[in-house]
Amino acid sequence: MENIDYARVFGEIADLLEIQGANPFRIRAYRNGARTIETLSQPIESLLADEEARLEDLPGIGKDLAGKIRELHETGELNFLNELRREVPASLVQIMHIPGLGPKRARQLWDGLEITSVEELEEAAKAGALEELPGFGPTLQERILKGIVELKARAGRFKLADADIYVHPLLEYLRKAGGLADLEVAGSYRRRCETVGDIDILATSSGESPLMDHFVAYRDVQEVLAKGPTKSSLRLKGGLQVDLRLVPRESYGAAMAYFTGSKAHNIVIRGIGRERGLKINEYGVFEGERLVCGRTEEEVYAAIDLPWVPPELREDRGEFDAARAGRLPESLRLDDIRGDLQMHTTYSDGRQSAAEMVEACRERGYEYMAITDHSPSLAMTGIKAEDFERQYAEIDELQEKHDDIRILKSCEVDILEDGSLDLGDDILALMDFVVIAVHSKFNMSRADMTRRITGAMRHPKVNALAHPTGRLINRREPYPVDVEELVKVACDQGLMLELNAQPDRLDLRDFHLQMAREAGVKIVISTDAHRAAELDYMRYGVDQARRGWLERADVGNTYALEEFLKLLEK
DNA sequence: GCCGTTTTCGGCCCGACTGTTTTCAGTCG
Repeated sequence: MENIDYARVFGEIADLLEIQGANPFRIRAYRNGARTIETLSQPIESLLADEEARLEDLPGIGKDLAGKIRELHETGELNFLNELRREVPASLVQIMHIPGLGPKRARQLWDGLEITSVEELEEAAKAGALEELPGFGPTLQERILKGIVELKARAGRFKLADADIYVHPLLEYLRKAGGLADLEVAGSYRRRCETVGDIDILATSSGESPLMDHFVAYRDVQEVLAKGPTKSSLRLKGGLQVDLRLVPRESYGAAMAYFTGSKAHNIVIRGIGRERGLKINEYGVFEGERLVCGRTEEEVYAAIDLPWVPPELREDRGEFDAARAGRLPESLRLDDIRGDLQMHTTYSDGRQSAAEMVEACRERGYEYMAITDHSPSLAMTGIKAEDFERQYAEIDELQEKHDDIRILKSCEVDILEDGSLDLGDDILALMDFVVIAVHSKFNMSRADMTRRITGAMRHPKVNALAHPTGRLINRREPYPVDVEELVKVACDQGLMLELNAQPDRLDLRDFHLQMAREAGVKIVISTDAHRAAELDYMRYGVDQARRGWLERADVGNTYALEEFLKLLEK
């Protein structure tokens, strides 16, 4: 079982307990446990195998949860969960995913109308049967019907880059409202999470502002979900929900901290405040009734003797210890990046020529780049074996013309089913930089896939492993692979692991990056651009790297050309 | 259910908005 499987079990237990009306703190304990496991930088399985390691040392995992983890590990199931499922229909959990319905109303639907599934709920709502229940009016019934339609239509959360498409024009529009002092996005968007559930925008005004009226009059509004003087919510036509809050100027920092989250980070902040007799909320830091500070985030952190924490690190994944010790990572910046090491041209499935890609990289001020067309085994897509000579001659010509950028001869070499490479040593010998990746046969066992990839990694010519888990956000799960083992082999072989910056890949994930950093494995952030404009995906890679605690020295393509080339020596 | 340099018991973040009802419970973040 993967960490995520353990986390899902605890999440389901929490949901079912919630419907039962169990002690809220007991429910939270399961959610905390799920979160700890999900974001662990190593597999639970390896902890279980380690004599030294104690599950109980993990935050939020006590004797009970540790016991349940062991039971799951040993038997593949959990008695407690099976019992719960006998008591509460598991399909009720789906009902809670409909906006407006929580555990209490789910329970009401079950008790009052024997509704246990979304389908039954839809039927009952269409028949107007929900109004029989106390607290269920016609508005709520309508909302539920709409929610069901949306639940079916909307597959998961918005990718960060997709959200960006909506956020920039909206901000531009909101700035025209007049009377505004500040306007910024908070929430998971500001933390640069790979996906966002909604957009939280924060504003302050210097006096009367027509902001809320202006907001709900936006051209792309599909539905106004709520409108008040300090908080309004709407859904945009693309389906993205946007919350806007107006706070007093003196509370801006406190509100920014509060609405940036994460929730887990905020709970710790408030806890530290409470220890010092301070109440910290979205309006400021208070001593009794007296406002101590709150104008800036720095003030809020300073009130509890911490340095300002970059939003990308606010996940309660060690940032508090690091902050106290003065060891917060120095966040990577986009302009630290000196080269892009995965991109495609018309030789394979790219849309633009090598000359155009070189020009685009020069425009971005890069010192070096690698042209990495797919290898021949990708039928219809890969570069033809006989074309290597021609492409590399073309690169030589381009190199002649430009002395301000080094063009590395390369290839994204396919890892075949048996772990061998798609190209022979004669062609590999022509390359300055060799990237390998899996593109087919995803349905192998975890052990076989890990063996396949690590086998390829051991080839002496290989420099980097691209998109190591193969996942596509919201579309495809990662293929089963032991990332910890990949990190280990990368370390042994002096290989770099790629952080693929395509917005639907972002592969490796943030906690994998932390794992690699701790092992001393260098990461290379590459856009995998298939056209020049996609070179700008680099910013999403840098965002993800920041979430993974990477500093400049951890990232291969922040090194100057000569140092970078030295990293390739084995 | 977890946690602990005030505690092994008694805490555990808390305010805004909605729909419903008539003073507030439920949901959400």
